[in-house]
Amino acid sequence: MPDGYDEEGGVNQEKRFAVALERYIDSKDGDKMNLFAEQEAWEDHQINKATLKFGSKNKKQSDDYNFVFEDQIEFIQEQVMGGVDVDEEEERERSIAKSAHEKLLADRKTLPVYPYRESLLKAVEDHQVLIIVGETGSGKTTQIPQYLHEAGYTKRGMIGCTQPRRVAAMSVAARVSQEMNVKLGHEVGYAIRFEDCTCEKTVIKYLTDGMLLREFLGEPDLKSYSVVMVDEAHERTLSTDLLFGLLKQIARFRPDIKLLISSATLDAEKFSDYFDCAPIFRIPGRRFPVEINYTKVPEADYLDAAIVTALQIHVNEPAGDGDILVFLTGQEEIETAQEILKQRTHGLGSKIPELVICPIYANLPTELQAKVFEATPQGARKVVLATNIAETSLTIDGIKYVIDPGFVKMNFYDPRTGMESLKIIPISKASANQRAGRSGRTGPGKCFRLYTAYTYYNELDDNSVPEIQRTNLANVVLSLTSLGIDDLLTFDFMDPPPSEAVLKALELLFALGALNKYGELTKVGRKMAEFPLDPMLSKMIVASDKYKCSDEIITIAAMLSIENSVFYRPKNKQVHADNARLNFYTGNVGDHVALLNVYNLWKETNFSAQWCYDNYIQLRSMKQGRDIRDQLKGIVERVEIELVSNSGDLDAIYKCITSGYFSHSAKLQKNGCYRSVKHPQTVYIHPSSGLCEALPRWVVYHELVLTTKEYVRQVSEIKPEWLVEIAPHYYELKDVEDLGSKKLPRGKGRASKL
DNA sequence: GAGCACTGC
Repeated sequence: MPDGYDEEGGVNQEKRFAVALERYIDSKDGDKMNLFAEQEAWEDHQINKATLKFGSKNKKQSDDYNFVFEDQIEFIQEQVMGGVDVDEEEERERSIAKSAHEKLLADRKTLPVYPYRESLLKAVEDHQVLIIVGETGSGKTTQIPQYLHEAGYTKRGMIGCTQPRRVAAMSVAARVSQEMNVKLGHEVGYAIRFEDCTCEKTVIKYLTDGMLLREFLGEPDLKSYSVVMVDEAHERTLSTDLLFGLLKQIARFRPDIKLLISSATLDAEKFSDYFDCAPIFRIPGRRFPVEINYTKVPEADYLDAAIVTALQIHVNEPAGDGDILVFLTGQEEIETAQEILKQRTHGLGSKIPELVICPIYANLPTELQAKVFEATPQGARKVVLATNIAETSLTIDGIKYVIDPGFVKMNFYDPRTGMESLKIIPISKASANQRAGRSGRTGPGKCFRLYTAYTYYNELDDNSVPEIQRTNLANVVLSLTSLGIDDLLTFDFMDPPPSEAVLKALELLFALGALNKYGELTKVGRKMAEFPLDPMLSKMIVASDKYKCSDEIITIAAMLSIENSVFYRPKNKQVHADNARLNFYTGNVGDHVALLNVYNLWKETNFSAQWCYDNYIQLRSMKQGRDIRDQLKGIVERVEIELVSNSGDLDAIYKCITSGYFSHSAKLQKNGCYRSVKHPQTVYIHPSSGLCEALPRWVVYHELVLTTKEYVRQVSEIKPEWLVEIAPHYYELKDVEDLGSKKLPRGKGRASKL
């Protein structure tokens, strides 16, 4: 293994990156960089974009110090978001505590929630459901479960506390286990996907909301819990929204269970109304006041306005008094902003203090994300260019100024077309306040909103559209049905999803054979519900029992579930990367089998990292695929699907895929585009597909996304007669009648290997 | 010949 390299990351990571960086710099001179060094240094093309701009000499000579002042944006200070001061006496008390554990215990008493301990316990005793409004820093997440434990609630069952994110569940559990002086995983534990850190002794359990939802499926009355606390409920994830409905329902026949719903101020009344006027218990937070500024007039170009504002803050406010956080919508915007900021500050030279630019977004490699958390050098100022990741998922210390252009990129699903698309839309008031609050964590903050006060008050929605109203519901409907909820159109959702989306999901589940004509779960549906996958993928796996190729199919299902592409394609090595990728397509196979080949070849090398580098494959994605595959393998055994391999019979594999994806069939048209068979719509094969040039006559596809065109991604060729054979309830012979190849483009539409 | 908000099971 090359020096400085550590497969599992961790201790060697820093060294490893330094080594790679050196090689990268060397290669810039000699242009004889080997692939390994390249991938180490890049991991993907974003690394280059993010930090390495050697030799970029594009200084803007004309820009000088005055520039910043010429282009000023006028702000109006409108309001101050109140804060609660930190009690210095308590701080002192805490610091003189003796042992580490004593200090922890003293710490507990300084939290804003502590004075409310008795009244809170009384409220829980008197009411089955309680809405808790606890601002950030109140200590609610760590303390309330402990108070309830101390009061004896754990004698009747566990206290479960849900979190929207895995890291939160893990770190909060770790903290509480320290405070209680117990080993993590014993009395205090956590459960997240792929990792159950609990045992029979566990009485306080932190878990992701999605995990509790899974537990519901196995234990519909949650009898092992005496208390469930849904934390960060205002985030309205798909899972919390489902938990609301389910918890509200079990509260009726389980008078002994206590529910705590913890939410932010803005929508506490809404939560209370939903839970039959449950009382609202308010706990102050520990946040500093934030000054809110709006622009005088609307800004047409928010990216430019954000950059100008950042520079304005930088030169007008004393250096070293706090860093700047700018909210942008995506990677490309962040890269552009970074480039412009670099040019302009370069132009100002030594006239201004140093400005350290830190991009951060989810797809940025972890070692580069770490840069955001490094201390700002003396006399310099940091400007963090972030996506929405900085709104909730991570907290950066030292931020005093927030610049909020007021936009976010959000995914929407159109149930009518079955198409997904990412749209840039204005944020909500709740989101704007959350962003502003990011500036008041370590001291008084200032927020600059790049929109007018009028816009804030009159044009922004109070809250964002909850996820449940803008997503494909196929999996939700299957899960709820398996919990015995048969009438989803009247189910008590806090915000019901569009009925069109529910009907579309029911229609699909019926077509897949998961539901019968009475809307009841079938044997097939029951098996499908066990898989944490989209129902079309689950069906594909269930069908693999019949075609005797479950081993291959769970690999394909796992590979299709990976978040990012497994194919690594750095910008300056695209030709090499594309050539390497072709190896996985030998035999003119589709994208599904290509993914299968990638996994199997990797497995043959005993999951070698070097192999990934040699073949332009992203190691991290592959590891994720392996984890998912292992989980699917366990479920396949549990639902008694025989795990068998039949790698020689590709038709069996394609038929399995068709069993899940027959509704995603498309037929080649004269002009090289495709038309979906049942709901006529013109689509195109995505250029990243191995079949985008072969253009087979009939295909099934995994997903349909709207970007610059209506693209289908992950495509395989099928025989049209399979559609009638596999889904006779869905297709008639006339649907798949072939008009012959004469009308097709020359050389295209051949039934390649079939 | 193209585009990557953010989570989660």
